[in-house]
Amino acid sequence: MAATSTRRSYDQYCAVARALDVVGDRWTLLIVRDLMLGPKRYKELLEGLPGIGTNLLAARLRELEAAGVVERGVLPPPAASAVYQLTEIGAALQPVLIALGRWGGRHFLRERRPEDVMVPAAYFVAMRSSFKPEHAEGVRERYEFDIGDRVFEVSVDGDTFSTGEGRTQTPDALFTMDVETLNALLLEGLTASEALAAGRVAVSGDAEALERFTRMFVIRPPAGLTG
Amino acid sequence: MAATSTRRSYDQYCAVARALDVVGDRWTLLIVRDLMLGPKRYKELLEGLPGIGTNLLAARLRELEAAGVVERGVLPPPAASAVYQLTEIGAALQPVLIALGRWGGRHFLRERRPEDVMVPAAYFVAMRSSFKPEHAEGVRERYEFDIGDRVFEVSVDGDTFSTGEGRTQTPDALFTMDVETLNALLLEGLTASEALAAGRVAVSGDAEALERFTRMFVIRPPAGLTG
DNA sequence: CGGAATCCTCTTCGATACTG
DNA sequence: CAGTATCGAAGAGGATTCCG
Repeated sequence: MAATSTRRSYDQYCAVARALDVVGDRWTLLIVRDLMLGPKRYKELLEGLPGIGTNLLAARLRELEAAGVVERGVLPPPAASAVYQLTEIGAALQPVLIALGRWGGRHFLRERRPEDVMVPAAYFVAMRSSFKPEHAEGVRERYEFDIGDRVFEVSVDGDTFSTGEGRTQTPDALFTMDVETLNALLLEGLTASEALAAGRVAVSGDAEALERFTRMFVIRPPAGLTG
Repeated sequence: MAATSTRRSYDQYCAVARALDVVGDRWTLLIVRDLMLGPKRYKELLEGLPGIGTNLLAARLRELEAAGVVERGVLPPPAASAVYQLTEIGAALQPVLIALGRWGGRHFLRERRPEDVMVPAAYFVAMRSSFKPEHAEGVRERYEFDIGDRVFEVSVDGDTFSTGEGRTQTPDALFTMDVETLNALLLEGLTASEALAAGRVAVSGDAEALERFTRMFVIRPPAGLTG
């Protein structure tokens, strides 16, 4: 029973303080960020959060589970491994992550520091706040992204869409690229045609799809482009 | 030089992680919450954050200032005292606080625990997410709230409004009540007429104003009321 | 092998005391 | 009033070990 449950609280009857009691601890919102893309095993979470330390991850998951933000689940066969996933309450944190991301992205993501690691999952969460439905009219397709050793899925159906981690059954296009290229496409104004011409992206399936994807999901558009 | 500047970072090139590098430390977002209502002196901040400890408040203000979220200012004469206030970047955190507050309020503010303190300022921040412009058409007036020993102002002009701490020049109505009553009006369905009949609110000025105020700003409306 | 509990060191927190 | 100095307690981070 060394696993003490001395949850520290601000002890204020205030909605913001209560929220911070639950998700205000170090690492907690980054765990939630990674879980937004679907159920994850302990090991996957550990990999996506360099520096967290195994005891701390276990403690945070325990706290989030106790608060009803996260629950343990079992993947459908044949995987059948234990995973952590967001509850409905946990999924309701998406507006918090989007607001934080907008603010942090606008004011503090200017330069890339040498010690920064690039986490592929972060981009697929960021896409949830950069989707432009006006560029998705009539689009109905699924993309698979192979980024290093991780696989992500983006699905668009008119004005609705989803992003997640995991393999797609039958994608309309499969993109293979490194995280640097994904970053350049979404944040640094690299265009789809430039990326393809430079061989930075390999496409399997519809070759036009990458251009549609960037139009719908780019975060910082290329300079000099209007509309 | 004990005041080390070893800001801990997640070292991720991710907008959410960067935001948390700046405002993810303990107490930081609660300091920002209090500053949303206007410039504050060190002492005022300390009072609004029971339990923070003076060294920690000083450290947080130093970090926020270094990050460009907070700046030192001087109140206009005759007060002329040194204050802390949000910069434009700091004020841009309002959507984060609103998202956190909505989430915390909906899922974790059910019961009031005996150890909870009630912070008047929190309600005037919460009003920024509960304002209903459809109930403010044609309304153009200022209210002053005297809650215990603190004074707040709410100003409405059609579909725009503001809330802040400090005395109002010429309010159209002045309400004196305790924080319990404010809580009951906004969260527990106490109606303006009930509060007035029970003598829980003293009004100076337009007696109808309290009813208009609750219509525009109530957070959890009284049960059984539609529209 | 994935999923943690344990141990150890270092930093941070929180409270009080103290100073310009 | 506005902080700095100090110190015990708690939390973070890393390595290792244990358990199924």
